[in-house]
Amino acid sequence: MGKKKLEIKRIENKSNRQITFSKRRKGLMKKARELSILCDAKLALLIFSSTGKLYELCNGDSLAEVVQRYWDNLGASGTDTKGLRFEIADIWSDEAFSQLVQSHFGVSELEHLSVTDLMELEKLVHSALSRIRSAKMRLMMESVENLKKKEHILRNENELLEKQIEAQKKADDVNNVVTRFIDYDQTDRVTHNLLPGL
Amino acid sequence: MGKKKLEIKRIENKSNRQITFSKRRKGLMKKARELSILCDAKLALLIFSSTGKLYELCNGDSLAEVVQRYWDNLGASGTDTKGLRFEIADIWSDEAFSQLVQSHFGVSELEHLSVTDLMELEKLVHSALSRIRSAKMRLMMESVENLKKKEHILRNENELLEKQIEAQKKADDVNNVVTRFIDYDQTDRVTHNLLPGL
DNA sequence: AGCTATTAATAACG
DNA sequence: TCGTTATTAATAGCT
Repeated sequence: MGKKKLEIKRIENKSNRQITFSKRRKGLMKKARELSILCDAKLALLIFSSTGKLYELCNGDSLAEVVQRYWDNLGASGTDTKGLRFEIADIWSDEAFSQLVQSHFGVSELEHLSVTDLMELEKLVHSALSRIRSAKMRLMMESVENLKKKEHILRNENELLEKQIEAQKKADDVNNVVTRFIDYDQTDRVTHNLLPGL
Repeated sequence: MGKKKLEIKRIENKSNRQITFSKRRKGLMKKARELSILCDAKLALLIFSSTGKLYELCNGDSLAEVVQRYWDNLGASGTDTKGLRFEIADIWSDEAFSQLVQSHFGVSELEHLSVTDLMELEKLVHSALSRIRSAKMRLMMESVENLKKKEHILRNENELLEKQIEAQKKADDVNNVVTRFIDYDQTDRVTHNLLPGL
C-alpha cells in the first residue's frame, strides 16, 4: 500500500529498512492496540529491531511498558527531575501517553508541568507499571492453567480411545478367526451374496 | 478502512466483536510477519481472545528466548534508590537475606551500614532480583512450551486413534454381517471348535 | 464464509 | 528526519 507494491523479503538497503521498520512498527503497534480495545483481547507484542533495540506493547497500553523499560533499564531517579524530563521526552511521541497527560494535567507539553506535577506523574506511571506486571503474570498463569486443563482432557480422551481400540481388537480377532474359517470353508457364495461390494 | 469509520472502543455486539477479532487478528499477524521479514526484526506476539484462546506468533528464536531477552533487557542495570530501599524493607524479614548482609558486611542491621555499603548492597540485590526474575520467567515459559508440545503430541495421538477406530468399525461391520450369517446358518459347531474360550 | 465500498497504511519522493 | 501523495492493503457492513 505504497506507491509501488513491495515484495515481502528482507530490505537490503539499510536506510530504507530502518525507515520501513519505524513506520511499520508504529502501524503494527497501533493495530495491536486497536485490536485489544475493540475486541477486549489481552495481548503482548515484543519487537527487537535488527540493532537490538526493544519495543514492546502489552494489553493495548504501550506507554506504561515503554516507561517500564526506561524505569528498569535506565533506572529512574526519584529526585532527579532533569533525568525524568529527559526520559519522558524520549517517549513523548507516544500518543496514548500524551493523551493521558493531557487529561490529567490539562496540558500536553511536559515542559509546562511543575516539579510537583512531574512527581505525581512519576508515581502514577510507577503504579501503572506494577498493575501491568501483575496483569501480565496473571495472564501467564492463566495460560498455564488452560494448557494443563487441555492436557488433562486430552489424556482422558486418549485413555478412553485406547480402551475402545482394545475392545474392538478383541472383537475383531474373533471375527477374523471366523472369517478365516469362512474363507477356508469355501463359502465364497455366501460372502458374495451378502456383501456384493467386496 | 471499512464501509464506515469505526470508533476505537469495545464492540459491544458479541458476534461482531468475534468477527472483527478474527479478521483483525489475522491482519495483525500478517503485518507482524511482514515486519519481521522486511526489517530483519525478531518479534513475539501473543494474543488472548476474550474467551481465553491463545494465538501466538514468534519468528526466529523460541518465544522463551525472546521473552528471556526482553526480561534480561529489563534487569540490566540501574539504581532506583527509592524503589530498591522499599524492596529491601519488604524482604528484610527474610532470615536468609539478613544472614547474607551479616556475612557480607559484618552487621545484620541495615541502619548500621554506610551509604557506600548500602549502594553496594543495592546493586547486589538488584542483580539478584533480575536473576530471579529471569529464572522465573524462563521456567514459566518453558512450562508453557512443554505443555503446548504435550498438547500437540496428544492431539496427534488422538487423531490417529480416532482413525484406527474408524477403520476398525468398518472392518467390524463387515464381520458382523458375516457373523450374523454364521449364526443364522447354525454353525455353532464351528465357533465352538475354533474358539473354545467363548 | 465471500463481497465491495471505504478507510487506513505506507512506499517513494521532496 | 519529517511531511506529502499516489497507491496498495485492510476491513466494516452486508449477504
